[in-house]
Amino acid sequence: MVKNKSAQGQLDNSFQSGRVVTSYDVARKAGVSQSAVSRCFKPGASVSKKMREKVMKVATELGYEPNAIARSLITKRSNLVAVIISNLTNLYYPEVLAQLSQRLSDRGIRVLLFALDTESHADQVLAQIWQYQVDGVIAAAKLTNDQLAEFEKRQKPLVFYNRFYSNQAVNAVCCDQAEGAYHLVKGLVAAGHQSFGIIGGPDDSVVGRERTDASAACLSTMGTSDVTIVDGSFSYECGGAGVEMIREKRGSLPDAIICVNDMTAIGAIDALRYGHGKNVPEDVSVVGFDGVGPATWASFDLTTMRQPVGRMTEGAVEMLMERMENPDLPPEKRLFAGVFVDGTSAVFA
Amino acid sequence: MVKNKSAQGQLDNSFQSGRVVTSYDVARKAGVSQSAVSRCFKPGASVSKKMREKVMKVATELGYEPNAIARSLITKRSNLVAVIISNLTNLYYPEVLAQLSQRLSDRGIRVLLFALDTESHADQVLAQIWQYQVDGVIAAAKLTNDQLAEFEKRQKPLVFYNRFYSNQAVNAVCCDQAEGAYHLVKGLVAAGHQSFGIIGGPDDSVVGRERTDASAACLSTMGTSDVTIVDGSFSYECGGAGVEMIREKRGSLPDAIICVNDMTAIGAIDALRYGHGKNVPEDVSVVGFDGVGPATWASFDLTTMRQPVGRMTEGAVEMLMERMENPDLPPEKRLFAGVFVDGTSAVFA
DNA sequence: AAGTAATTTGCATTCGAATGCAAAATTGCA
DNA sequence: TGCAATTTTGCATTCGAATGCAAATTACTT
Repeated sequence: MVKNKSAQGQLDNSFQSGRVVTSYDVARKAGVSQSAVSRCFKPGASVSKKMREKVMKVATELGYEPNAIARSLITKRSNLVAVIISNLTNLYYPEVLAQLSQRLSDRGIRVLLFALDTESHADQVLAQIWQYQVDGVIAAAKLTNDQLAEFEKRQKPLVFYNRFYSNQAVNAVCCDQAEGAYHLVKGLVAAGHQSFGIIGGPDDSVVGRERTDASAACLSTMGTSDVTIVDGSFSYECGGAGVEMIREKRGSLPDAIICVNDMTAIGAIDALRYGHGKNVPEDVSVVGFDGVGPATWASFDLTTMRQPVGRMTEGAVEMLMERMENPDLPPEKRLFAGVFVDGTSAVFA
Repeated sequence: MVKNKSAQGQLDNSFQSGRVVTSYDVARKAGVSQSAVSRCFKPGASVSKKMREKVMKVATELGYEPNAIARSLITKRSNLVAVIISNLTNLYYPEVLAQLSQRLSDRGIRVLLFALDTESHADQVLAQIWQYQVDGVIAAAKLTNDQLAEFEKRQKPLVFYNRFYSNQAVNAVCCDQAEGAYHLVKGLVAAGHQSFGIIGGPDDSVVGRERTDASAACLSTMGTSDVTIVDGSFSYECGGAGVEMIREKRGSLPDAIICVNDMTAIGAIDALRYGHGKNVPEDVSVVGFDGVGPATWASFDLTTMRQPVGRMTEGAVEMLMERMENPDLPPEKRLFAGVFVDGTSAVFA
């Protein structure tokens, strides 16, 4: 009985479930003004020790948490950053997302996630982004020029992740695709490979095209003309399909196959081994790009260029935060060299 | 010159970059009241066709998008759902996240992502969640009883993904771990395997323990006593380590190894093949759980129980949305049977 | 055309926290 | 103790959209 009563006593006003506790509730119960409560939750604000203790005690009792929505409305800072990621099923991106999320969260920023199913469809997503008043955007997806212009007009900081717009003044962190491609190609050629296949990305992928083009250009520079190029889709399946297409186009399999990313390379290796009865790397060398987790698995032990994801995500977050503080900073592109991973899926010199 | 001037003319007021366009700006320029503008953006509101056209025209001109923050403040609906995911590096979760994001977004809900590095640390995350006034939470992470109580008190709808609290009245979608384990074990035993290894999850994982316990229980029921159990961490690495630990503990390798998830199974297969020189499944059968993408790769072709991720994510979203509309719905648990994937990593009957 | 019913519009207020400014309380100093 | 300097507190307003209610407009009826 007594217990019940005291329990009810606690429930008096703002404790009833469902009703959200506001700064006014805390203020009333603590016998102070709402502004005082507000100040107690602002670091460095002018509040006496006594006041802070009194307010914090009541706040804890009532389970008060400042309403970030109301705060954003007046401060014009949502502490939200939108992260646009185009295909999470590519094994490379979960890692990127996890790291971005971690680093932003360490800085007191929350992540509003937009997972696109394709590279396009960004328009509805952008409308959402404007509505939610995010403080900035990190995009691992392609945007049109019109969309870029919107960012400009709204002064929203934007940092691209691995989308390099060479002709636009935008912020970006990228892995140096061309340099990586050159490194791989040179090593393959030096090891004596004479004929090459390249399995590229889909039409609309910038990263894919850069890697493919750079590889082809390097091969051409080095005087290799036996090069067969086919399109892919960054997926495991397209690795096998690519191998088949190359074989058809060329008549037989080449000495080495350069894949636009690790997933494709793994698919190619499996197809070569289990579909065509070839040994990798004895019969055919295979190299990839990215350095995803499965690339290091014993079954594949892929020769690849690993992207320094840690430094890239750190760079992206840092650049974005800087521009959230100071929107007038000039656009900047940070280009990170890939890290060569000397696997055993290719004969390499 | 003329061009310049007209361009400037357009910039007159609210078009200057940085300044955000509000409903008042639209109202003023269209010569109507702010409430009219608001109503034009609310489907089904009482607005004449003429008004709607006039307002929409100006809104488009100015690039107006309603401020979701301000809207949430008054409607008490943020249209935000928090998704808590514990380890994105487990290949299973990116798929889950992508689907949840997709399905929520189809229903006009935005995802606030919280990627935990470990199963714990949820406390700061929860504080953030309260502050952002999310309408609901989907958690693929463990919560303490205190944390559950907080949800109760605040009347926030919560749906667990693959965390089954058998003794708590919470909402959850789960894959039936026990049933899956039984299916796998029965098939292995029927195929004549006599000795078993089990590589489990980490201590604090409910899913891991359920799968391990169910497997062990089933083996025991079927009269098999040669069972060696070791702990793991859901990772590729722990697959290899687990194999080694089992060999040490038991003296030699068993006929079959049951892994708590596919990543572990793949690690085990690679270790058996490339570390111990064994053939899979001829020498040792290996089975997994989850049905992640790499499980189907030719190198592994894993025998596993695939979780019906599509139906599970759909179920989670549906349950959550229902409870956002009607918080008084009683707690519900939906248990989905796994789908047996008849791979070639195990001799199975 | 006049009067009523139905629809559309605007006014004024609300949501919850932050903040400039002035009032109040505290401190320091003589 | 008294008065100025400083700190702390409260008042009132603001952010931007939504909404109940009343006023204004339109449509409909006879």
